[in-house]
Amino acid sequence: MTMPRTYTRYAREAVTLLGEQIRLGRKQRRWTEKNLAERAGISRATLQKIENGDMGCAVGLVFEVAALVGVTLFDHDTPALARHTDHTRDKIALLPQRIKTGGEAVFDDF
Amino acid sequence: MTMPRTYTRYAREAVTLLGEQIRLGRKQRRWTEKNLAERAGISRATLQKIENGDMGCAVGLVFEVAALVGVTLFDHDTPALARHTDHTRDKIALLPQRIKTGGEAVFDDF
DNA sequence: GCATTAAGACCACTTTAATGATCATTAGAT
DNA sequence: ATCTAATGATCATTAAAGTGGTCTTAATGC
Repeated sequence: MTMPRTYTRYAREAVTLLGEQIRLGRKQRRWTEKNLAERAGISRATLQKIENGDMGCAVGLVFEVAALVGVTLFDHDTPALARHTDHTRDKIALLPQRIKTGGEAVFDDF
Repeated sequence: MTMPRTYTRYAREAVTLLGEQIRLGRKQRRWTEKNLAERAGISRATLQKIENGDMGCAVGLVFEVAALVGVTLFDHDTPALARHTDHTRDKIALLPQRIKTGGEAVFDDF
């Protein structure tokens, strides 16, 4: 028996909500589980896990399915998304490439 | 050789952006990879995959790490999150429990 | 009411993620 | 200039996801 992973409440609730939103989106489109699973190229069993908020599902599959039913976490516009990514990278570039922890203790709540 | 999974551009870019945002959040807090990995209870190798936008990482781990560095996809407030989930379920409850596809073809782009 | 089949739940099998480790590189601090 | 350690990368092993299958239940359409 391996001690099961623990998650923060936020992480659990966020994944749960995402799953429910996917289920809602699917039903609004009148798609069956089988139907959506086929569109996404995954098995029905996996889709069920996703809709049930299983923490272990691959993030790529979850986002893929979400997008298919119109649930977008970020901007639905991909060019805008790419720009956002570039912008984030620009901000990272302004920070030191490596964090030098002087032993320990780092809080800097900017 | 097994034909690798394909993803929509949106899904790929969304996961990439999320990874970059996590990296930015970590650096803003001056946390090293090792440091954040320990806080999240995962290995450094897995954290690197997450920050690099690996599609195969467990959604639970990604959300967990994201939350730790202040990147929240949904409302950061967990009670509000729970209410949102309930609300989504309420909306689902208004729809038929099972979709009866009269053979095939369902589009209903409401 | 009756037939159909969507959806919930399992299971054995295959594939893949997650781990802990190691090694090379080099940014950043002294 | 030198030293330290953060980061990037790879690898064998272990744990777990994803799959296709089956069986059951019961909501919906007739």
